[in-house]
Order: sequence, then C-alpha cells, then structure tokens
Amino acid sequence: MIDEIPKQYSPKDTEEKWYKFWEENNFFIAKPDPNKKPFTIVIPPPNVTGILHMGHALNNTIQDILIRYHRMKGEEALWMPGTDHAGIATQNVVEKSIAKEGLKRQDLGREKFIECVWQWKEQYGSTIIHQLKKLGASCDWPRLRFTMDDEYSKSVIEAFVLLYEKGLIYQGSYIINWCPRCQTALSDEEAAHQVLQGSLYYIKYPLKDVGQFKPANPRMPPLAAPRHTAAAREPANYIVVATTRPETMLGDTAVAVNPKDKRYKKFIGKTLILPLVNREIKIIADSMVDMKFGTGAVKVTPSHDPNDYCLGKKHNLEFINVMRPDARMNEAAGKYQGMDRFKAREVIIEDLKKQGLLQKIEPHELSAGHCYRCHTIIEPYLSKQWFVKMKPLAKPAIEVVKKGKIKFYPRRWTKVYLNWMENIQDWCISRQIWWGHRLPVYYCRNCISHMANSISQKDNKPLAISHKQENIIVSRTKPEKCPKCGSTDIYQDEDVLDTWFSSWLWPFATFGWPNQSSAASCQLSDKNNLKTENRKLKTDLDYFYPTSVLVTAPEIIFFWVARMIMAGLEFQKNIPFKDVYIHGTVRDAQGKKMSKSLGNSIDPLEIISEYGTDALRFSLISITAQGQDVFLSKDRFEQGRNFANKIWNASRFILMNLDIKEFPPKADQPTAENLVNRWILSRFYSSVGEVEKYLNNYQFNEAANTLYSFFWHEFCDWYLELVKPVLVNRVQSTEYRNTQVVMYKVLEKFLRVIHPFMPFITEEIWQGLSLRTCELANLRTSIMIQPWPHIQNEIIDKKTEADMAEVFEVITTIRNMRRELDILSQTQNIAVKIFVSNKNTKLLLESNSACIKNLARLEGLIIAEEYRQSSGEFVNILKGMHLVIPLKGVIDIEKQREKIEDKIHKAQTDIKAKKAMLVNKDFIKRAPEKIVEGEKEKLNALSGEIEKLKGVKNGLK
RNA sequence: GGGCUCAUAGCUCAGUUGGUUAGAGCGUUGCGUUGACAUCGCAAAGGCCAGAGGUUCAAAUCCUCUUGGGCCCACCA
Repeated sequence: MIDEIPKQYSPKDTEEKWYKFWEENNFFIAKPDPNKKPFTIVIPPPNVTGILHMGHALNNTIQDILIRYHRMKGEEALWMPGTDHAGIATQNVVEKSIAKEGLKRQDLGREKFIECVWQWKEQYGSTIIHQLKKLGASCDWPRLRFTMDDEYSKSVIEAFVLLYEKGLIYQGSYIINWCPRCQTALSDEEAAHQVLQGSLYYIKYPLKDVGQFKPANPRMPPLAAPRHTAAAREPANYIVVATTRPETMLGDTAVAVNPKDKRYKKFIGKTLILPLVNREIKIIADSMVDMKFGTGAVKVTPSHDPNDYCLGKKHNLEFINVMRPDARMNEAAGKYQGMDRFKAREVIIEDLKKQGLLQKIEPHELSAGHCYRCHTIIEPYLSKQWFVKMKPLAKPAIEVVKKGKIKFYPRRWTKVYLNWMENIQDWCISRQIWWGHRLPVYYCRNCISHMANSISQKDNKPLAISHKQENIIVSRTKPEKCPKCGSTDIYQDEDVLDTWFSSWLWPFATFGWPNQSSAASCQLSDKNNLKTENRKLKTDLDYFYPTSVLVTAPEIIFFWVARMIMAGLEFQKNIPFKDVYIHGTVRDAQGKKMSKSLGNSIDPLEIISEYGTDALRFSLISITAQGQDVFLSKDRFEQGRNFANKIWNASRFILMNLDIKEFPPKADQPTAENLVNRWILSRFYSSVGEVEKYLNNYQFNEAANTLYSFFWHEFCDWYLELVKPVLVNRVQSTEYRNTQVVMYKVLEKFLRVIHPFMPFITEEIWQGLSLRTCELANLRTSIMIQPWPHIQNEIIDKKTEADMAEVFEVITTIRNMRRELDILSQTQNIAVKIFVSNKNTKLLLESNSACIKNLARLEGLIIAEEYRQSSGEFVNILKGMHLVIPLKGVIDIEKQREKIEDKIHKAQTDIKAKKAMLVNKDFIKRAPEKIVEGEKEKLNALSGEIEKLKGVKNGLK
C-alpha cells in the first residue's frame, strides 16, 4: 500500500488537476449573500502586456492567502480580477510589433491601429491571466474586467463628465512633462526622476547698452564675479548665466536676478543681447531666483521650464517654443532647426566657444525626469492639455486617512501618503496617443473657425491659459449638433485619457458603476414594484463596496492608491477600501530591483516548474517581513520545496498507519488522556491562534513561519516520533485509538490552516485522506471550502505544554550526553539513571519513561529519588536532576571536571546578576510582581543547581 | 533641501505595544542507511543585536547624535 504513494511530492501531477477542479465547481465564485459578511479584494489589474514576474507572484500570493483564509472563515470572499489597458505601454508594444513589418502607426491610421491593438490584446492579453491561474489565484474569473471594456469605458466617461460639470476638469496650456519618443504628455508621477551626471554651462550674455561685445579679450573679467573687487571696477559688459540645458537658450526671453542681490541691482531693467539669436531681452528681478546657485543670474525660457513659465506669466514675457514634439529644434531655432536637442546642445556650445561667450563648463549632478515607459529624458514642454483640479479631491481623502478610516500597513506609509496629498499638484490627464479612452470632449468646427478669427493660436506664439471653454462640448455621447450654433460639423478631441484615469475607478467601476449604483437599483425596484424581500437584495456594488483590503507595492501609492481613495470618496461618497497593505519590492540578491531590462529577474514560472507553485508561494511569503523588501535568490525556493515534501511524507506516514476501520473518527474532540496527544492538540490550537492573529495584522511571514515550525519541529520531529511505537505496534488500546484520532485530526486541520499558503498540495493530500477514510469519496467537495478550524480554547493548556517541554529537555540532554561520550550510535546500547527530588517531575518522567527511552534510544531507564555518587559514571545536571550514564570503560575525569567547572562558572555569573537585580529596591518596587517572582524562582533554581554541580565535581575521582 | 528605511550568527534575514537563556533558513562541524521523508534525522559551533550618549527597575526593542548602505519626494537654472 505504501508503494501507492510516491516518496516525493510531485507538483506537476497535481496542480493543473486541482485548479481545473476548483474552477469547474465554481468554488471561486462569490455572490451577495445577506447572511454572510463580505470580504472583497480587487486585484491591482496587471497590464495586458504583462508577463508574470516575482512582484506579481508576491502580490497575488498575498491576496490569494487573504481570500482563501476569509473564504474558509465563512465570509463571502470575492477576489475581483481584471487587466489594465496600459495605454502607453501597450501602444509601444504593438508599435514595436508592426515595426517589424516596417510600419508606423501613422501608416495604418488611427482606426486601423486601434484594431491592431485589440487583435494583439485578444491574442496575448490573457497571458498574465493564465499565469495567475498557475499561481493558484482563486479569483472570481467570470467577473474578469478590462479597463477598455464597454461598460468600464462608460464609467470612465461618466467620471470625466461629472468632474467637468463640477468644474474640476479644465483645459489649459502649461509646461508639462513631454516624452519626445512616445510623443505625449505625461503626469508628474509618470516622469521618474533619475540622477544624471551632467554639466553646468556658464554663458555670457552681453549687455546692449555697453556697446559691442569684444570677444577678442578672453581675459576680460566677468561682470558677475564680484568676489574679486578689482574685477567689479572693470567696465561691465556682460552677465553670466548658468544652465544645464544650453539648447533652450534659443527660447530665452529674459534673464532674472534676485532683487536683493547687490551684484546685480544696478542691472535690473537693462537689456541684454541674447547670443546666437541676437534678440534683445530684459533683466528682470524676482525673489524666486536663488542667489547662491550658479552666478545668481538665471536665463528665463518660459516655454521650456516650469519655473521660467511662472516667471514668464508673472512678468509678461514672450513665450518662444524652440522645439518640435520629437525634441528636434524647430524653425524658431534658426540655424539649429532640425537638430536633435542634444546635438543642438553640442553645436551651440561650440558656437558660443568660438564667440568667446562660454565662460566655463562645470560638472554638475542633476536629476532629470525620464519617461516611465521608455526611459527617454523628459522635455518640459509648453502645450495645451487637460487637467484635474486635485486640491478639492484631496481634502476628504486626507481626512479619511487621518481619521483612521483607511489604515496603511505598515503604518509608515501613512506619512508618505499624507505628505504627497498635502502637496498635490493638478493632474495632467490627456495623452497624445491612440490607445485609450478618448476624451468625451467635442468641438464644433463652425464655432472654432469663428474663434480662430479673433484669436490666433500658433505653436510659437504665447499661449494664454484657456479658461474660455465655451467652445468645448463635454458629453457622455457624441452630440448630434452644436448646442450653440446648431452645426452638425462636430468632431471629438483626439487625445485619450491617462491610463490611471481609468484605474482610479477600479474598486467600483468593476461592479458596473454607474449602472449598478445603489440609487439606480432602488429606483428600479420601486418602478417594478418588487416585493420588499427583493428590495433587500443588494447590488454587487452595494454588497462588495467598500472593499476590505488593497494589496499593492509602494511604487503605486501615488499613481493608484491615493487616486482611488479620491475617486471613491468623490463618486461613491465612501472609501474604496479599509486597509492598504503595502508589501516590499522584490529585489535580487544584490539589492537591485528585479526587472526584465536588468536581466536579473527570476522567472516565477521557472520556479513553479522546478519547485512547484506551493514551494514558490511558501518561500516568497516566509521571507516577506512586513513591508520590507524581498531579496531573492533561487535557492530560497528549496525551503518551500522541502517543506512541501515534508508535509507530503508526514501525510504519507499517517495514511500508512491509519486504521481505516476506525474511520471516519467518531469523536470530533478526541478524549486525549495521554499527555502526548493532549500536548499536540494544545500546540496545534495555540498555533492556529497565532496564525489568525498574524494574518489579521498582515504579518504573513510570521504566520507562515509559525505553521512551518509547528508542523516540522513539533508535529513531525516530536509528535510523530513519540507516537510511532503506538502506531506501528497496532495494539488495539484506548491509547492507540486516541492517537489515531488525534493524529488524523491534527493533520486534517493543519492542512486546512496551511491551505491558503499552499493550496495545491493540501488539496491533493486532503482528497487522498478523504478517499481513504471513505468520508467524502463521492462528494464534489474541496479543502478550499472547508471551514477554518475553530479554536478550542479549552484544549489549549499551558501546563501540558510546559510538562512536555520538560520531557523534551530531558531527552535532548541525554542525546547531548551521548554525543559528548561519543556513543551516539544506536548500536551502543546504554542505560540511564535519572535522579529527581521533585515529586511532580518524577511522576512526569515516570509516566513518560517509554517516550524518553524511545527517543533517547536507551536500553534501560531508571528514575530514582536520591542521588549517590559513584565512580565510573558520567553525570550531568539539568534543573536539579542528576542524569547519569554508568560506564564500564574508562572515563576522562579531567574532561568531565572541566565541563562541570564551566557550568558552575556560568551559573555563578547568572546568580550574581540575579542577586544584584533582586537587591535593587527600585526593581522590587517598580517591576511587575510576576517578573520579580520569576527572577526569584530562577535564582533559587540556580542555587540548587550550583550545589548539585559542586557535589558532582567533588565526587569526581 | 525634506522624508522614509536598514545595520542582529559565516551568508540572507525574523524579532509590533521595553521583561526568562536573542530565533529561522542556508552554510559549517560531528554522528546517524532507526518502521514517512537524505528534498531526512540527532547534536554542536557561531552574536558586547553598527558606534556613542540618554530615558527606565529593565533597552536589540524607546529618544538623540555619529558612521555607513538603500529608497522616495522637491520648481538644485
């Protein structure tokens, strides 16, 4: 019969089978049930372009553990799955794929290209879903949502329209983050700042009034260097500005200095000649200028820098754009037209050098924004975009976190969140790409052309912030005719919305908002005059929202978490989730973030095929300390695999030894009069209690490690070893029967408790157990829908646990003595005498002498009261007991003496410390009584021990 | 510039309200082919818990500073 069960657990044979079984039996499906408490998690929707990486594996394992745990706890657990259309990322992928055929998206045209993307999505978009299934994710798959689905898109439009109507969305021209490669605007969050080693270029701008600047004299002292007072006396004919982006100087329309700056006071209002361009520009004063940076004089390029933009507005400067959207210089750049911005930089520097206008170049560290999708350096660029006013949305979102309605785990993220929210900037939501939700914004050609006659807006002309929005039509559907002029010549804005503008609606858009909103359902039931009973039936949105917990990575707190909170409060008038669990980032052994581009990633699928899904899940979880980053290397997964194998083999052993006739065990609560059985039950329920506590606090590693050490080191190493003789002898006795029941129950219940962590192996064994015990042979049921074990507090008994610990200590000490004597080998049979003066301990040891003999592998064991020393024995002291191994051969007395002296020495040190502690009046007075009592007991025990040690030492001969 | 985080055994890390002898996995050493498991068992070695102050009867744990890593935010031309 043993041969039926292989010695090693084979994940490959089980995983697919059980996943299919679960799905087919609809075990993942959740429906509103008024008798049950809902437990909801919405998945952070992976990009359709995504392939499973370790970050996903960790993120989704955590969610699956929570979902499976709460499902077993009897809650209506819904894990809402879906994918994100990931505008820029997906468009880039598809662009790359058509580029193989030599095509650009412009070649196809918008409609055709979008079609291509959809095709691509149909073909590859579900890759990540299949991979999540391999991971064991128990999502409610029929609910699968995609952010570009029709229904979902309606939510997005609805949100836009509502915000617009409320005045929270506006269009305007500002400096935004522009990715020249993707050719779209990005939000501030999408421009990832990275430190670069750049240069600070010091450029001389000649003063107009001083006459012709003479480049022939390079030694001419700079005006803006008053450090040398002598220099200041020289005729001043130029000002030096410092810049990191010299190419933007072509668009300079002023130079600014701080009004308090004595060096420049006299130049304020004077005119400079902009080199290379020969434009006249003014020197203006503004307190924004940092006197300490560079020369204290700053070139102002209102069209290419956000600060300069502000200055431009404030001082009414000209706005000159010198670049095209692809970051090549435009016609305003004169001879540099057509050059890439970095090429232009080189050439400009060369030209300035030739004219003697370059004072110096200093190495300079700067941080520049990079496109978070293609890593191209962002160009601050003036353009007309759509924005969401964030301050009004942020206010309530700050409140709910401050009031603790939403809690972050670990707590420290609260501060990060609040800090960002309190300094929130308006959100640029329009993107100049094709893949995404088109803005529900329409224009009437007729009206626009009228407008054009009055205001001419060209790229190079200064752009006024367009608060005039009369010619804009925002509508849920395309209007048939212009509400102003009645023209039917209406077209839609070309731009699409930021992907995150759809993701921020995820916790309720997935439930069909606005169609399924509570208001709508109420209306419906009134109209149809439904019975009151039916009226009570909640919509999914009512039932599952707010969700319970959001599990995510720190990178997207700003992108997503914060915005969901704002959207939830704005559109649902309720928080989207109660808890936010932020897990760490997965890094490689060197601490680098795992990413495909770095080539340092460990493929979870590879781990699954090599070690099994359960091993992957367990290993990941057991090294995920709360919120701490996860440093991974491949060998980490061996632990998980070994543990799975341990569970497998322990189960195998139990199955082999189950007396089938006795099953199913009649008594759910076994009468465990024997200490060993009482002990393991107590330990089991204690452990379950800990696991619950840890899971409720999102301490997954602690939960996993508790289960690991309970099962391996208590259940297998001690319990199974202890009961082996009883099982193997198969003597029909009360003890035998009880042991059968206890062993079976603990295993079966342990499988349930570890099931959320290791779903596949637990199902495999559980089904095997059920079959063997004929309990559930014909039922289509699963471990995943069994109730979580109810903790039986009356079974938890600390006295029993302490007693057993004492027995174990005796066994360990004897094993240790064997080692010291080098008689570990079982072939060398030995007998041991234990002398105990304490009556209770003596009784305890006597009633467990069989266990001690067995596990210490003793031939004989004598338990006596009074110790009398004699020669030819090896003695050890443990808690006042003398453990004696009589020996026939010669004993190294010196060695023994040394050992004992060491022990005495250590005990003496301890005693000294304890005594000092107990003499301290403050300690007696202020420490809790329990602690003081404990210390006193310890001191007594130590004193007793030392006496006995001395006795043994003196007796050595 | 602001904020966060880390420094504990050879390595990678746990250690949540301060209180027995600071734990685990891997690695190392010795022993073991005992009736599930060598993806195993038994045992051992190995820690002034980064450094310096402070609070406290009591500090790996709380506070301050120092040193050295990592991360995030910011309008550092």
